[in-house]
Amino acid sequence: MVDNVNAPSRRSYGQFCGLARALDVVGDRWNLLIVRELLPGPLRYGELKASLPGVASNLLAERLRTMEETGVVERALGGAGVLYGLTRWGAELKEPMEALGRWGVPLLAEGRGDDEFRPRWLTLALPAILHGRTATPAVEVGFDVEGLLIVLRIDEDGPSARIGDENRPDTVLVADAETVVGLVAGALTVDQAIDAGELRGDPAPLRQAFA
Amino acid sequence: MVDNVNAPSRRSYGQFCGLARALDVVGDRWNLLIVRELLPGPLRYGELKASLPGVASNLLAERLRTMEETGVVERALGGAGVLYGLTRWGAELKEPMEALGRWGVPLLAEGRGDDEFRPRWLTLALPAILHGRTATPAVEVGFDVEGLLIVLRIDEDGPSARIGDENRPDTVLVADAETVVGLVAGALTVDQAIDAGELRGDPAPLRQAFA
DNA sequence: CCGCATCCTCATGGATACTG
DNA sequence: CAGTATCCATGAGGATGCGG
Repeated sequence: MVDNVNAPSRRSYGQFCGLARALDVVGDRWNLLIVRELLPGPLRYGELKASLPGVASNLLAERLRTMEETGVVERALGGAGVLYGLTRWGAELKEPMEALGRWGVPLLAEGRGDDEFRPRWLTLALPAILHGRTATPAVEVGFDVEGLLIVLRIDEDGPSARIGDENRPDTVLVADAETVVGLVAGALTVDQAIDAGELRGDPAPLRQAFA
Repeated sequence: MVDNVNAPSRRSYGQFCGLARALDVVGDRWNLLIVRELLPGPLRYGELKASLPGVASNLLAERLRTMEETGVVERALGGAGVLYGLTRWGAELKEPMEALGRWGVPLLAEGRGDDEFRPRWLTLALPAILHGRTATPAVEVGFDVEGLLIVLRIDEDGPSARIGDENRPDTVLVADAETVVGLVAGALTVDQAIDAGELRGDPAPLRQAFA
């Protein structure tokens, strides 16, 4: 190995500007997508790699290292090995990422095509699309996409989503990614979405949320 | 020239996700900084280059071309030549960029150092820092930084900023970038900021905004 | 001049093999 | 399984050229 002093490079914009300095930290390729994977909760290296189709393992390792140095990511020793999670500051990227994802929603209209998809990504996308919506009383519906349960909740504080636990909502719609996004984005009606999928439980919450 | 068919490359993440598709469009290096320059209003190529220290001329040209193709940027024929501006959709990047800039504010705490600075950048940074703040009646103060007047306004809709026109506010603080950012971010008191700069006009609005 | 296009060099990204 | 090491393709940066 050559005396590779400054291996994890550092191509800074060199600008006294909050946006530019933020991009110095998370602007490199793959960085924000790594953060997206970690937002719902810590993952192991192998899970991260599987969730990020196309990322090279050396890049993933290097990005995790530099984001740990900059205070965005932290390692923890989970029972089975190393767990990568977000620091408190790193988790605050949720807001700008949701905003950017919302800006990109029109780009989803052209459909999935041959693109990759992981149900986990819906925990960022669904609240982003529904941003600003509130509901009282709260509504909770589940979406079973490719076998993973995503629980969407809308209450007086706005929308939020999580990966489903034992706590299953009354209503679960089993459907594919395009159907779920189409329904939430308003491109599909509730009836069209139910026709395209399989409804388990009570349709009322679904209609209440997306009438 | 080789038969360079797909010259403006297109390294897509290939993911069905609003964030990933947004990054396909504006995630390449310099793209968001170009948009930042255009947010306060259209600029010419030379002005853009001067406002973005370090950008290579071929990169700037290529980025402008691809962002025009993707519908973020549009050319207009101003009297003196070509003007680059944002489309309506491109201007909607303001919200995610402010959010990301706000996330990066802690990185400004270490000071300017040898970094470049353009007063124009404050029109994004100041509202980002003050996000959520309202004031009734509205307050308007000016900051004269390196000869450019930045007008900050806080009203019931929140903070906004523009490049100063004939419409000068009652209060103008002449100071450097670090002082202005320190004052707005709360790291400096009004008195400290006035001591560090030169106050023109009535100090009352300044105290009302940053008491 | 201004608005780019070309050229050249080197840093960075991507794919894959490899190792503790 | 969790990363490193290696090799090649590509993109960034900087200087310069050139037509309008």
